[in-house]
Amino acid sequence: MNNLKIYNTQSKKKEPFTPVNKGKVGMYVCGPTVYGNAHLGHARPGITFDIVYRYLLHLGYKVRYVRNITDVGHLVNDLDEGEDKIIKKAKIDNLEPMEVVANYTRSYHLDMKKLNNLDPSIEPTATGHIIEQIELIKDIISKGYAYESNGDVYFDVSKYNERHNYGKLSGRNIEDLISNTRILDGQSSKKKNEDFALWKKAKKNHIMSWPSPWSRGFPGWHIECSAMSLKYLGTSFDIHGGGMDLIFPHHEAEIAQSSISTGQDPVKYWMHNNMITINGQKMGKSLGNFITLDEFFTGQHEKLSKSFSPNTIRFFILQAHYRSPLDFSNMALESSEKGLQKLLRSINTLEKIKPSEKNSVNTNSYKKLFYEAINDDFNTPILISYIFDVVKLINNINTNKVLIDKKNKNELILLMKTFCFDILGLKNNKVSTSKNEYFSELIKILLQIRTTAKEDKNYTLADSIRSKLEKLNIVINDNKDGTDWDLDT
RNA sequence: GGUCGGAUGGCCGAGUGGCUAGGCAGCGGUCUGCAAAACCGUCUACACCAGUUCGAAUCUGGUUCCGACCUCCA
Repeated sequence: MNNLKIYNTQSKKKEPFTPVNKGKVGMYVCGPTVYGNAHLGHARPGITFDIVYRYLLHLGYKVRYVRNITDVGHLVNDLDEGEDKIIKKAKIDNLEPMEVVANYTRSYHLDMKKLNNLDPSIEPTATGHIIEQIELIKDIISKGYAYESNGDVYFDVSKYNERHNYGKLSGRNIEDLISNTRILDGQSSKKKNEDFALWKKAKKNHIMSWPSPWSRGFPGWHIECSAMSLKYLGTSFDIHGGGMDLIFPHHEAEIAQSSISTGQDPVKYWMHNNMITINGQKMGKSLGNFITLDEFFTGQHEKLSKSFSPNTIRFFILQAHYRSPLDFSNMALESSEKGLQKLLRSINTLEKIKPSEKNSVNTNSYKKLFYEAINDDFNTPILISYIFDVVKLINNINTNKVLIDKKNKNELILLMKTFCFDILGLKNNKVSTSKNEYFSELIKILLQIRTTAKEDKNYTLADSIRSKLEKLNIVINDNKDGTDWDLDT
């Protein structure tokens, strides 16, 4: 069953997955910088690595999933005189920096929860690991791969490259980096442009700063992930994930830092999700073309034709492979919404089907296809296409075109629920309400009244009940055996 | 400028040397008091130009266009 293959950014190939330690998986994913509300782009790694996490759990691995919260803030740009983006935001909002951090961390958690992402095992913050970061920087200095300069500390990239390969993840070579790195203005204390900061001295008015052997300041952006992954996952762990935009320089720098400190290549499988685009262009904070998740959920954005549920957003993202770009549009989202409803409805239909003595359904053949799809580098769009084959099958059973026996019916229910709910993490609309007997009984009474009205050919009353229920998102369908109802959201 | 990746039908998106991807939308039917749902049928593809091959949307070369990264970004 476990023939999982994962595409490794470093080798540019799909590789069979075998964990460093048998039966256990360590996974680190780069989380958000909490200085704004999460947008659609943030949903993608959240969901992508939630699928990885869910599937590894499904396969029976003991998984430690670490996702950091970057709450130190980092330089907005080089012209910004060392002011970091959390502080910048704090000034705008007239809040304490940690108030900004707390606020957006909470809102990020809420959005991830709504999208039905499982909580990571550990969610460490950069500010909570300043000591670990300082210790790691000290270690790198002691090994001769970093230097202090005017209170800043920089990683010596060219020295590292003498014995290691700086660029092995991103496919860059150091000569290009040296000639192409943008030349900073004269204020930088870097010796070489390709070097990157491990520690930055804070300006006087810089509120978020900590004492260190070199200056009162704050850690460089890349060091937190090295420090925290080392602490919680050890010197060599299985999966490191994040957005494609982090490959260079962030992850390249991380490999360099960790390799110097531990003497080991830190990560076995590097996984990167592609971007979500809007009109073909990357949705990003800095471009200002983003739509926040909350705006999707409420429909409060000029570019949105309506609101979209977290379940729809999740399904939309899963209908594209995580390594492909995904283009946002209202039409694409609406078609995902309709497809999802069809899918969820069919699972409810399947549960109600009366099995027959005869059977012409081969559940195992679908099971095989489902596993093949997910094992192939988490190919959720292919998996979903197979799921829709089963949806069609279910509807054919329902209209007596195909027969299913009790054994296959139960197996098919289990298969669909396992893949749709446990692995893909979709939510069944009906769960919360159909379990509510009181609510169901009320609906039944209304439908009985409507049936009587229909028998009396009082269609005005019958249609009025139907349309009023529809306004409450309760959709009813007449069929040969009576009337079904569904809660659509 | 450098590095890397794309270009698939009305839209979103898989895939791959020969076998229907799938979803949504459209059109024509069946069913229905009317709807809805469902079912059946149906239409529109692989940027362009060469080449390899029995056969290419899939491989090779070139052209055009687009994107990502090189600076904070998921």
